[in-house]
Amino acid sequence: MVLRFLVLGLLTLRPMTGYDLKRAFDSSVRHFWAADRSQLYRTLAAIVDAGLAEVEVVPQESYPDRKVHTITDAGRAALRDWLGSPLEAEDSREPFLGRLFFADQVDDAGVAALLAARRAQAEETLAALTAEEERVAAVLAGGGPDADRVRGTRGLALRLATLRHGLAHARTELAWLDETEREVLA
Amino acid sequence: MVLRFLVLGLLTLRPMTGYDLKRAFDSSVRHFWAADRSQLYRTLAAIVDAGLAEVEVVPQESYPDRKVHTITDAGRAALRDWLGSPLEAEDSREPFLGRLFFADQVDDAGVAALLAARRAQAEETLAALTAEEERVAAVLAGGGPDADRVRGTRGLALRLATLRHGLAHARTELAWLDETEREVLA
DNA sequence: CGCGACTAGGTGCATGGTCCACTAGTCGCA
DNA sequence: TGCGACTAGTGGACCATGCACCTAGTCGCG
Repeated sequence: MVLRFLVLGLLTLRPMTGYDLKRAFDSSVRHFWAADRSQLYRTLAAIVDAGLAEVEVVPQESYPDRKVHTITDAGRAALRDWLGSPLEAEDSREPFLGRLFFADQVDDAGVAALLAARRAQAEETLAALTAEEERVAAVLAGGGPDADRVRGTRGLALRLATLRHGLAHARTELAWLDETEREVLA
Repeated sequence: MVLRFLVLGLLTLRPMTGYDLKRAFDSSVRHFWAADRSQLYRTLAAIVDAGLAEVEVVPQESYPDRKVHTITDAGRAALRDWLGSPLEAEDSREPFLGRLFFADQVDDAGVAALLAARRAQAEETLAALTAEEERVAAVLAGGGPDADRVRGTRGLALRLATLRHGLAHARTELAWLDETEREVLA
């Protein structure tokens, strides 16, 4: 369900092919939602079936035809409806906590390795989000040739807010790791 | 995949029926993983098929037979293997951030409602985790008739660590909401 | 006496998501 | 000359999840 609306949201920025969409997806919403190509192509097809977007086939020499998807008024209405609907309950699924919970089955070195792996993950996402934040901040300040500069200041502020969300949680994760290492690796 | 090992982990505490498992699950790992009854029964069956647990049917008068599942040595080995295997990458899926990202499609009141709904969610999880933390702390101190007191002090420390994880992130979420409301609802 | 909750164990189906491979041509690098 | 990466779109298998439904007896409340 959610993926449908994320795709609709991206189509409000500009018309896209499945291929375009994949790149736009990965460079914007990827930090809070993941999807592979086949899923995006299928979702686009479903959106067209539902009349929320229209396709125009643009032939190309020496490359496959481009199927350019443009959002319809019905699509924009569906997106706004979703934005106004009650927020779905989140059921978090964290494999890492699952491991930690049962980590008394392995020795101290095993627990230490688990926490270290988690720390590496958290540091990686912190770095990735910091880089993306700088990119977005640059667009806000200068306005380079970024395809997403179509969005207004308010849109950018919201985008920054989702990035700050990830950053705040990554930092919390690292702080929690510090505390947990002190406590369980006595 | 992960669910398989969570179930194996719970079976290390004591032998269980599907019904027992559901209650143990909900009162321990539920805050970082969700599963319904049908899933747990199916997972138990798969575990038995793989030789990681054995079933003993215990007839009862006036109630359906109990199918008591006991973990095997192979099961314990599989669990330890998983705990030692490389940590899976987490692909977070947060519908809320998806909405926020595209919230420039609705007016300020809509954005405010979205943030308020999220705040309510975060406060709810904070309250739930606080309550559970107190319960676990009581077990650690006194040791009432809790079925999970089978686990040693180290097990309880790890369990508390997963709870503190949730608490830390819930507090971060509230702080982020404060900041975000200030910034986007100017 | 009926209703709902609890104990106990499931089945079936639809949707959603992941993985892998395939077609098919272009371009650049070594 | 071959290898890999890029552009563009598809097909199929499989796994996981969620929801509804079913059997069937017990017990307590009103």
